[in-house]
Amino acid sequence: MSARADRTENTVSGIADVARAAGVSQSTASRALTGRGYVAPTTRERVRHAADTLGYVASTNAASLVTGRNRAIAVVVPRVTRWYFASILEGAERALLPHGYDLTLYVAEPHTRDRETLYGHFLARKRFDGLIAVALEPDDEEVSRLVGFGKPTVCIGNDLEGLATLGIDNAAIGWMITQHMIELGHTDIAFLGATPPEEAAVLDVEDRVRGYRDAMAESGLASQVRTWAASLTVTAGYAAAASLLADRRSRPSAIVAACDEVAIGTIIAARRLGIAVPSQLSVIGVDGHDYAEMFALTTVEQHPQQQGEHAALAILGMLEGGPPDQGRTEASTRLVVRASTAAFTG
Amino acid sequence: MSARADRTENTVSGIADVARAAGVSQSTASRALTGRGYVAPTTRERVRHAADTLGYVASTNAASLVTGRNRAIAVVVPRVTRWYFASILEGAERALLPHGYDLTLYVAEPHTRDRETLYGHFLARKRFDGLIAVALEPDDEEVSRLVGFGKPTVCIGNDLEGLATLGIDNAAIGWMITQHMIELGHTDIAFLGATPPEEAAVLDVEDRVRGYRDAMAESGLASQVRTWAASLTVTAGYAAAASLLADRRSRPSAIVAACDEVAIGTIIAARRLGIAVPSQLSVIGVDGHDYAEMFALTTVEQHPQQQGEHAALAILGMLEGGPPDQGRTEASTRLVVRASTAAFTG
DNA sequence: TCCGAATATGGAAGGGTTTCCACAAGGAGC
DNA sequence: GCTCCTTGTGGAAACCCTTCCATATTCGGA
Repeated sequence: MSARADRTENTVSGIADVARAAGVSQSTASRALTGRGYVAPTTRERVRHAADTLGYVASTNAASLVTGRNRAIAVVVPRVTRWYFASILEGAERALLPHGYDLTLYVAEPHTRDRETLYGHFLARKRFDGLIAVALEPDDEEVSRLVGFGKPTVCIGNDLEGLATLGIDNAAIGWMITQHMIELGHTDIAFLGATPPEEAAVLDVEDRVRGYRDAMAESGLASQVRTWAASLTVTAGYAAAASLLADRRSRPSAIVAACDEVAIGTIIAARRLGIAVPSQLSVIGVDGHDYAEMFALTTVEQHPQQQGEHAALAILGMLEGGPPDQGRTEASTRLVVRASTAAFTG
Repeated sequence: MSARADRTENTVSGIADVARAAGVSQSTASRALTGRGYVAPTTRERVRHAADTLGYVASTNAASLVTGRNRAIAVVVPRVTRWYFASILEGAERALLPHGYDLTLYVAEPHTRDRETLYGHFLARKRFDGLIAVALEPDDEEVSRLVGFGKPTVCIGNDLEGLATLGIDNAAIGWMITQHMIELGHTDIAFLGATPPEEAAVLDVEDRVRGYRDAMAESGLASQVRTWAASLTVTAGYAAAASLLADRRSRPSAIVAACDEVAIGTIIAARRLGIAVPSQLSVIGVDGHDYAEMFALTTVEQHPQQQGEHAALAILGMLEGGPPDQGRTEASTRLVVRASTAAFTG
């Protein structure tokens, strides 16, 4: 594109060099390049040209030091290898890139030593202008620390007191997908994907379980409530489903999965066991996973990529001086009925 | 843990405050906290205590301005939602966290506008001390730009002139997995997952195709060579396999997949079409995907998480003053034979 | 014609660290 | 007893930018 810096110079040029080359003062050069304050159009052009010619790039450190802005957003996720988190990340990145903001990634499961390091060391450096915290567990100290940073923060997933949150109503969705099964005539409906005892509770899941219980109770099926534990992965769902479905007599006719990964694992397990989906077993999930269509999975889509994008834009908005945006934003969801659920047939 | 800053003070304390509180000069305080230079043990302790009490955290911007170090590693990936990339990311993060380095994430497909922005704007700011570039396509300009940053750089995936690279020998692996099929007696072996015409070539895949062709030719099967296009996802593999396998007469007896996602898509498609794996169709992949075991997939594991970790540690090593580490490092791989491949039976 | 506001520019003060340099004191080696 | 090296500390420069303040010019309106 434009002329590159002369690589033969071993000294990187600073704004003083640009100013000299353009025949203006340092302050004018700065104004011309940052776009703040009055600068004559011709001067601005001259400075820009000089900067281009010299290959000048402002030192973000120096700039940040005086402006207090870092042009970076921190994103905290428990993991990256789950589709949901990866999608949020992609969405956030997509929103940040055109605005010139870096995305600083922190990966740490809640309630771990890494998490502690994260707060005590990384976030304490405050090298970010805003923060997106995904799937935060409601730990009072954690929240007060986040608030203490005094930076625009958006949580995706759980609803936390005092922080702006973006997410779905998990209890309502747990209720909805259970109700879907009930309306299809199922009564023997198991919930698969409750938090295993050795893992820390995931609030999203707990809420979905609650919705499941409520729906069952409302239809007089409280006694049929059965929850099976599984981590939120395809492989864990597969293993759990395999054991749940192994005994023909105790086999449920419908499975409400904690998320699509678990639902997909369930479908794979069912196929392997020779159990036809949906004629012998109905399966429903939550998320709108990339693979859902391939498995003809009935699910509630929640577009995590859009959520990531939305959260990032919300933060950028606050940084531009918008209102603090406390409170909760409901992300859009949509029940997509495919061929993994069908009416109960004796 | 230690005493927190008194939140009632609205002024964030600087090193001058710490020095005053500890009764030493600023320079001594700095030396005590950074660990560089001579400081009496008792003095160091006093300064540390003062810093702790005041909740002092050094401004990274100011520090970076003078040291030229940013304590951040940039990672460039084409996407996050593929298991391979996500795993690398997790591995890199795991290595960086205990060393106090930030991981700045950039997501941009090669040969896109975003990629251009990435180089022209983000990386040009040089806010990173080292760079991990994943699945870089061998574009001369891109390479020279990377080199031009003058920062320790490690490429994961492709072998690029003049840059340290970490990866596997894709041609050899393409050859190996094809040979595995040949040794099982297969002759009608198709390669699934070649780059679709509308997409930019992925060098990794091209190399695997080459290995496939070579192995076929060496066994006198050159005339049987068949490559089918598919993006490197489960869904794309599924769709491509569905069309490849649809016609009973032209159906191959073995499929060499470009990666595990494609292989898994193939297995799912085969099941749906009622084609038994491996008795009627053998399938092999590359990667060692999390789901491989569940699908009993024969594959060549390549441990991307370890690669990410390794790349990060290599960069940290260079930053500590180690040798520049040009050249190529071969990542470990292992052929894992499971039940998706079997001897050809008429 | 005069005055205030808007435009345009330069000088210099920060911003918060690290590090260079100078200096002092104590111990080892002769 | 003298020198040299190691240890310990403080003062001040340097890092590179943005912005405040002051000054100069131009322009529109009364």
